[in-house]
Amino acid sequence: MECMNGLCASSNSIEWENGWPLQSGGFATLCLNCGSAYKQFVFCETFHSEETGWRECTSCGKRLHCGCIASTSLLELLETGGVSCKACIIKNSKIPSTPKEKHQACALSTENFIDQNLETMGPAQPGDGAENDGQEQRLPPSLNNALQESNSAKRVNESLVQTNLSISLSASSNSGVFAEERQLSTAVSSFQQGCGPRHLLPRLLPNSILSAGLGLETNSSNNISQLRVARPPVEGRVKNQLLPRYWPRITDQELKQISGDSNSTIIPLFEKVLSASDAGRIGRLVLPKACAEAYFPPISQPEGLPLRIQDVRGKEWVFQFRFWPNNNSRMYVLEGVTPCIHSMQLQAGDTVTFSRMDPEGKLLMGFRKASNNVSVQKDSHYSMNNGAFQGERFFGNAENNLPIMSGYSGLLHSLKGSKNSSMPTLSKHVYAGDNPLSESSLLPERKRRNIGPKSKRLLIDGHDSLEIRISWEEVQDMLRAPPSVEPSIVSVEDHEFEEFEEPPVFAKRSIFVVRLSGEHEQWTQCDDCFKWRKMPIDILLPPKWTCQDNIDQTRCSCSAQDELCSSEIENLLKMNEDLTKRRFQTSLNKPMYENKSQDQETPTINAGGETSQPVTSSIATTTKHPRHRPGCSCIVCIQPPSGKGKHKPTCTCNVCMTVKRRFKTLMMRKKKRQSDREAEIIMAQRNNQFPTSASAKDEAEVDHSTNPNINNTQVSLQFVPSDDARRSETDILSTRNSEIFKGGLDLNSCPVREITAPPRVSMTSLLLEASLPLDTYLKQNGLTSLLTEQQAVSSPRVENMEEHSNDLSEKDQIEKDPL
DNA sequence: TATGTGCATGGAACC
DNA sequence: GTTCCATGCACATAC
Repeated sequence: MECMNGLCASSNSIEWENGWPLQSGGFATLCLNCGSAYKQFVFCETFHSEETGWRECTSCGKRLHCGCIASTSLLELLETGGVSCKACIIKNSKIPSTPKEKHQACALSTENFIDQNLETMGPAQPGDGAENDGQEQRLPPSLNNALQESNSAKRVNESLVQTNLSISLSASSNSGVFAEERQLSTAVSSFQQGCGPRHLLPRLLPNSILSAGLGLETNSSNNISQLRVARPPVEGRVKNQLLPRYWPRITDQELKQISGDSNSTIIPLFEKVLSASDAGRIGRLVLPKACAEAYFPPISQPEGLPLRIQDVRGKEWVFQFRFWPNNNSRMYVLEGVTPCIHSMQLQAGDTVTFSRMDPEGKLLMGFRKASNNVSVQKDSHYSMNNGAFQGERFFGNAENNLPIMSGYSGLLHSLKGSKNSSMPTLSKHVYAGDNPLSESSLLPERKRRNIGPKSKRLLIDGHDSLEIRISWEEVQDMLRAPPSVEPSIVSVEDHEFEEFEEPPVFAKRSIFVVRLSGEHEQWTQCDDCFKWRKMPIDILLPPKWTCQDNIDQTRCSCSAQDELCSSEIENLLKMNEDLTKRRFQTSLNKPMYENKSQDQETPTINAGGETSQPVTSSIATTTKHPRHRPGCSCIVCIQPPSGKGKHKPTCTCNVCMTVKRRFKTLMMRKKKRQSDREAEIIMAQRNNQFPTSASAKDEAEVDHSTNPNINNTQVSLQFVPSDDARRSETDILSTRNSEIFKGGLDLNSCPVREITAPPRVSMTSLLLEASLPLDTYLKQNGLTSLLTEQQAVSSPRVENMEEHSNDLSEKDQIEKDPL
């Protein structure tokens, strides 16, 4: 069976046995973004080894994907050879709690991650860089080098550090001094941030992306000594205080160059990305408080003291190191930095690095230019992306628990890096010369901030990021749950996750349409003849599909009549394009974290084959309104999917109570109308006339009130239904009431479909229903509570009017602003 | 009027 | 809720 993953860069196939992959020249990379056995897989480029890739939970017996075993489970794996799924871990409270346990888990998971990768890597493939050194590798060269170097580094007791979304590697002897601190700090930091498990990027990503995504910087020589390492602080007092964003990222080679042939030791202290203020004319460089207090001489007076700092050219600058009182704290600044900044031709976004030369104790100042083609907005955009990822926390409880997007964050992160690093860069580092990577594309663990005032931030890269994001969304659209696999629902910290025992697969992208008749269709394009074919809605197509693959002719119809005519194709494609544009436009106006549309808008095709405006898809989703937002809790959005989770008749949730209240109003109005009608009939018999227009209008109001798709104002002012239309809507009303009376509050009815395909209800039954006294009606249908409420109403007419008004206003409000 | 100085403010990250 | 820090702003000073 061919790999279902359309993104696999190799044609290697996977052998399957009983639905489980066997290792057969398959890939040996880890799941990109997971940390649990949840549905977080991105690529099938995961472990395929029966031995190493799949485990059974020792507690519940579920088969777990090794790449998705929580890092905390790896302790268990190493110690006992068994693992527990995350649900069991939580259930059994096996999550490390103490810092020591967390550190152990993180460190062990890191080592295990490396070991497993090196051990399970398959044979080298052309183009993956392995041919350069003849070594086996299945990973992109930069990562491979890093891993190999790291592996060798481990043999010489060097360190390997992994952070949540980054792996910082160092293997040179010079870095040994930082090893322990780095490991501990990183472990602690990782767990503070929600220690992510192992993240390995897909092999199709270019090296630069990997470097960016993993927090590595390499130069073209792939020399490990030139890996840009985020070095944790060496001073004990700030070891666990200094934010990683200030950790100096300096290569060992650069350190050597600084120290030269002297016996001095260069200790990187911290670095800072210059803000607009820092690089502006004011000449004040705001220092991170922790750094200033840790590495600069203590000052007690705001005036501070002059500080001599030598730049890399040997020139000595004197800055005023001082502070301002600020909110019972201090704000440290270096004043008089303008000449130095100008001298180095630094600007916002560039990085200044502070080091100390021991034993002299001399302060050194270096800098690293951001890529010339990385604009300020890049940074801003990056920050926005970061915000997006953080905003996506609503998907889960911790970063490593994010079901889908957490891992994507890593990749998006990387893709961002791709955007930058794929361009020609003019990076220049004062220490080491050319730097092929832009600083702004890195900084994986560093908090990014917007650079420059908001008013001056440009939007030049907004489209770039959105294109990336939309493309990524398109990729997500290709992700499908594994066929014939029912997810189990796991609740973790009040968040429900769908847990699959098999990774999702990539499927060919299709267009889903809903006929006005309510029929769902899937249309896909043959990769051979490029004709659009109608497919069953539930079929999962491989990424590459042709008509000839249609073995099961009974399921996949490829007859001539199932081809979309050119006009339909045009319409569908145009609508898809419109949808994309709309997403695009929406994306421009919404924060990134709101951009991930959870709604799958589906075009509709009417009976004549003409496409119409998209309607919200009813495929495995709730009916949502146009202004739906993720997390929206309005009455429209909180209803369960059709057929799933119908509310019980005794349910007292807001939705049900609202429905009941509306029903009560409806029935009261019905009773009133009935009495009015009786009176009118009597009058008509007397006058030989039909009911008055007022009655018709009243009925119209009643009817339209049951149809949320009809604008109230329009209806009340304009809609005077014909007898046929009224009958039709009465049928609908009756049907809906019948459904409600049956005890199943189906909150997912689709008005459009109901109108287009109304169930058959005889007028006789309707009249019988209508003629029933309300109390009898309610009793028959087990709605005595409503009866009680109804009896409590002292003035039905006034109450009806008020409730009707409230109803309308409430419904208006829902339609106007469902939030 | 331009520039420098000191502090305040508010967004964002952190705890 | 607290802290950090990028930046705004009022005032002072220089030109």
